[in-house]
Amino acid sequence: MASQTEENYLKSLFNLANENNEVNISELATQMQVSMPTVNSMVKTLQKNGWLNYEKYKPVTLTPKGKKEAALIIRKHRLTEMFLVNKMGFGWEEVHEIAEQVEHIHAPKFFERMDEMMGFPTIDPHGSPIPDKQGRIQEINYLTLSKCKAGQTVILAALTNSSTEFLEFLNGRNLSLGTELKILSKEAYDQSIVVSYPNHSSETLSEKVCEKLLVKVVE
Amino acid sequence: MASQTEENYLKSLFNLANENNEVNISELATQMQVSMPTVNSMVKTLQKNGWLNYEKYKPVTLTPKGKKEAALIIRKHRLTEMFLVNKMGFGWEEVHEIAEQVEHIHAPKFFERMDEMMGFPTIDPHGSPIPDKQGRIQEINYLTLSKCKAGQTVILAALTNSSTEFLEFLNGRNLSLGTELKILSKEAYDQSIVVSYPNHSSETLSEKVCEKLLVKVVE
DNA sequence: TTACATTGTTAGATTAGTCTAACAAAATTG
DNA sequence: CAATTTTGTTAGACTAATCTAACAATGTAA
Ligand SMILES: [Mn+2]
Ligand SMILES: [Mn+2]
Ligand SMILES: [Mn+2]
Ligand SMILES: [Mn+2]
Repeated sequence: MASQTEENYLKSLFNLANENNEVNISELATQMQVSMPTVNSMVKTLQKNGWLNYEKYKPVTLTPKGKKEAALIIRKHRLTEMFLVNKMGFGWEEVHEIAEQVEHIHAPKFFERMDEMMGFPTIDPHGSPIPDKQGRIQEINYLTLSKCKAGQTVILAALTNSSTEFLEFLNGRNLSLGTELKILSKEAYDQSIVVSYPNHSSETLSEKVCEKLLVKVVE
Repeated sequence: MASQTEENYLKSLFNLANENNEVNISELATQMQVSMPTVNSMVKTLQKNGWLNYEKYKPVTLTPKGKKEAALIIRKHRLTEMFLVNKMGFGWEEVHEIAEQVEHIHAPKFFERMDEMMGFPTIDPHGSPIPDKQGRIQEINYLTLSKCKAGQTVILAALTNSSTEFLEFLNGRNLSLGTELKILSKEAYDQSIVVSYPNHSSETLSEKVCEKLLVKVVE
């Protein structure tokens, strides 16, 4: 069984993996906020336990076993976040830190019960998909708002970043998942976008913000 | 901040303390399932951090700070158990192991929210008192059923032992907190007691069982 | 293509939490 | 009270997870 520390590494490895499933030691060190030698020794341990493939001076890749394990921890994380929001009345900006701890609890029934109580949700409060019990993730291809054009109508569906600060920024403008946005205009100079939505006739969103908003286009 | 390991030691120290608040190293070793040298080194650490008083060859005692910390961990444990039973549909025999992990989560709001959702309960599913936010415990003086006499009517109020096996034994006889028991007779030879209660006209309970049942006498 | 920067590895140290073996103090008991 | 048992301590070792310093490999760019 993976230790709490190993579980956090697996999660980071899963999230950092590129198209070829590769992760560099330096990226992982940055993400985990530890030194490169620490990562170096940890990847050797993870390899020894069959969670990843490692060859000197090459980027590492998760094994299928490691990928599944990571997905199941992410499942616990996202189920927890959804439970905190839907059943315990937390705001979407408050749940990540708590889930970061709860995800390490070993009690399958606890998470199954959450899942059941919520009617088997498929996304978390930030729009990210919840892996199933087999660790499979159904990836949905949303568009970033920054790629949309004036005149389009879109629905806010997910976020590429869920930092507390960003979530509080969205709260301040009553932007939540499901909000229908009409794109009034797009400024050529700085790529900022002006949108309207219920109770907000005109809000300007910077490119920085638009890149973090994932939307689906309404016909 | 106490580590998860230290928190478990503090809890054990709190629970093992005698009338003089004292705990022996050997008791603690047994309870924690580690060797005596391990306890010896850990009590030195706990002392260094101000959680307990230690002098060579003497039993240890928690400091007020240590006692409060322990009570607050026990508070999280018992709130969790009650939440699992009342809000998530778990049986009282299933919750201890989960609470043993959840009690270490550092997220005051999480436990405050549980408390609120349950209407600020004062006892856990096994009848043990839930310490308040200041770590104060209101002790209730129940009687063990083994001390009761034939003819008395009592209400099952708490347990001195909450092992899964014992809880399953009670489940098997539909004995739950609040059940009103009429003591029909007491066998002088082995101190077993025959009781009747709703849907059970005559159940014999061994002394071993009676010692673990805490009751209050009905006038 | 050599120099420089970046990335990764090795060596060695540190801390937390655990162990066993050996010994010492305290408690019990004949 | 002396012998024995129980309890507690010390010494020394080990593993997990981390660090810094030094060095080596790889990648980039003049
Ligand atoms: Mn999260
Ligand atoms: Mn985590
Ligand atoms: Mn318990
Ligand atoms: Mn615990």
